[in-house]
Amino acid sequence: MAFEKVKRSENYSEWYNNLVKNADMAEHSAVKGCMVIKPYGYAIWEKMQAQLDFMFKETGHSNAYFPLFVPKSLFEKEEKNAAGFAKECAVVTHYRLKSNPDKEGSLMVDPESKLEEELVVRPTSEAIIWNTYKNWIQSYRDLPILINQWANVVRWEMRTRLFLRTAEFLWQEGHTAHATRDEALEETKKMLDVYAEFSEKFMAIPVIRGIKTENERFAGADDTYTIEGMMQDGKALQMGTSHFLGQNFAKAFDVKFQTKEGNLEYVWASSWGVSTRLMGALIMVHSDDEGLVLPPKLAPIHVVIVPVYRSQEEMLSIAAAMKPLMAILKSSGYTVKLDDRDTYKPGYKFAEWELKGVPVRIAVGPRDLDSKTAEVVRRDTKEKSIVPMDDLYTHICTLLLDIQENLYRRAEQVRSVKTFLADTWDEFLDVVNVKEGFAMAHWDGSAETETKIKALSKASIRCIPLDQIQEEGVCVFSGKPSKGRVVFSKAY
RNA sequence: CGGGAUGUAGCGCAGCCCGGUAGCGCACUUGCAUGGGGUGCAAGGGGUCGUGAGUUCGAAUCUCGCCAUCCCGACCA
Repeated sequence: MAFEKVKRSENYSEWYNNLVKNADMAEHSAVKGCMVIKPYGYAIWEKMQAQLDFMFKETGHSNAYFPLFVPKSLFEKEEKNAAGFAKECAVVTHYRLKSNPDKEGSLMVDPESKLEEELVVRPTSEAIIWNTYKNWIQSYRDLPILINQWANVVRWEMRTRLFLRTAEFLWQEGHTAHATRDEALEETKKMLDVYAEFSEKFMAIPVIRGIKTENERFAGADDTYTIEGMMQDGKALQMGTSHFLGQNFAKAFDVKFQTKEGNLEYVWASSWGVSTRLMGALIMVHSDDEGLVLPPKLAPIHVVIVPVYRSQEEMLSIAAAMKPLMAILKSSGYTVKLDDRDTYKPGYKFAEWELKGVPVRIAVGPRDLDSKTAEVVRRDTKEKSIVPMDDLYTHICTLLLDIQENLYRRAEQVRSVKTFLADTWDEFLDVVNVKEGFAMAHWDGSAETETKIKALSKASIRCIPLDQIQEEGVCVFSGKPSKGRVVFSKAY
């Protein structure tokens, strides 16, 4: 293998594309706008899934599965939601092919097989789910319903990028039903916190929790909560959203329940999701010119051992010397790989495992066997150290914890260096276009101003932070009064 | 969906302007040496030049259509 190297500082998006391909995570497929997630990339996604799934279960949710297809009549019931997605829906109109009489060996859509009602390929599942919940809910005793589904969805995007935006992507969508407004709102916020905790503790990416403005909000929601992360190039990435749906879907699908007092009321709802887009965040926040850098908590392989040897006997004695370490690491829950491929040289292996982001690498050769040591290299700082064999286990355990923390600190540092207060329009443009980062600026609260700012600067309001400091100020664009700063940035 | 660019071996590219039946580097196969940061030497295998039509005695090369990818916009998780 030879890898084309692109420097992060020279062309960020080319660096990203290159990395995704070279680290063997994903590639473009024969289907326009759709990607193939390769085993190594999928292994990382599975790590994310496993942790998120655990956290959803811990907060009382169960998994279920709803159909890929949504009858158009159901889809259009919640008008705002349907209108929001209308432009990017794939639609199934026929159910059969037949051989083409005009061209041998080719197939054509059988015009006889036209569907009575078109089926929309789900861009999200609120419609089919709420149509189902209607049958499940009669009484307050049936509530709450706390369901999550792992699924694929399709949004027909014009311009795609591996993991960040593809026509089909994998995600999870939680859909909950509650008896009261407060409970639904509490659920919405709780799941936002789950996402934030996942991002910070597992992905090692600091996020800003906030509320979306009306312009940026999910079409069917009363409020959209978001976690926003900053990539190394200073752009924002929306990493997860949690929607307070009010009674919008309950009303659209006529989902009512009888209260203790015997009254009929519409139920309250939330929905929340994160997608394979998180893979993009993971790559863009931590990686460097050598390749991927993975936080230990999401790395499919924690430790790789590269033997350095001349003869097969040397190789076997190294493997034997490493056996106890591998066993004890494995029993502690770490994945260890001994790279015993005889067809590649050590230097090549070093480069390859760096490219794949394995957090810790151990190199062991004859000299180490003599001195009872090993060379340990951490991926995040590339720092090397010689460690006595007897100390390897504790050293590696400590190192993995330290790498996890260091990645978070480093990401936080990048974000803080690229976050600026902007009080005038000139300062604002400077932050957004020249310094390339987050602009904390006052905004008058109107959609018109937000739209104008976006048109002129290409920066949008990422969110109104939940921990927004109340302070008097004037809007950076209109000069009208404002009570707090919001986060502006260019975004993915 | 608009503007620009590209499509030649698994990957990266040259050849195209000036038509004459395809080449380089890496990867791959085999052998020998080598092995503590992307091994060296030697010998091999692999391509309907994105696709369809047109011009021509002859097309990777010229013309048109289509498809795909990338970059820049609009839209979006």
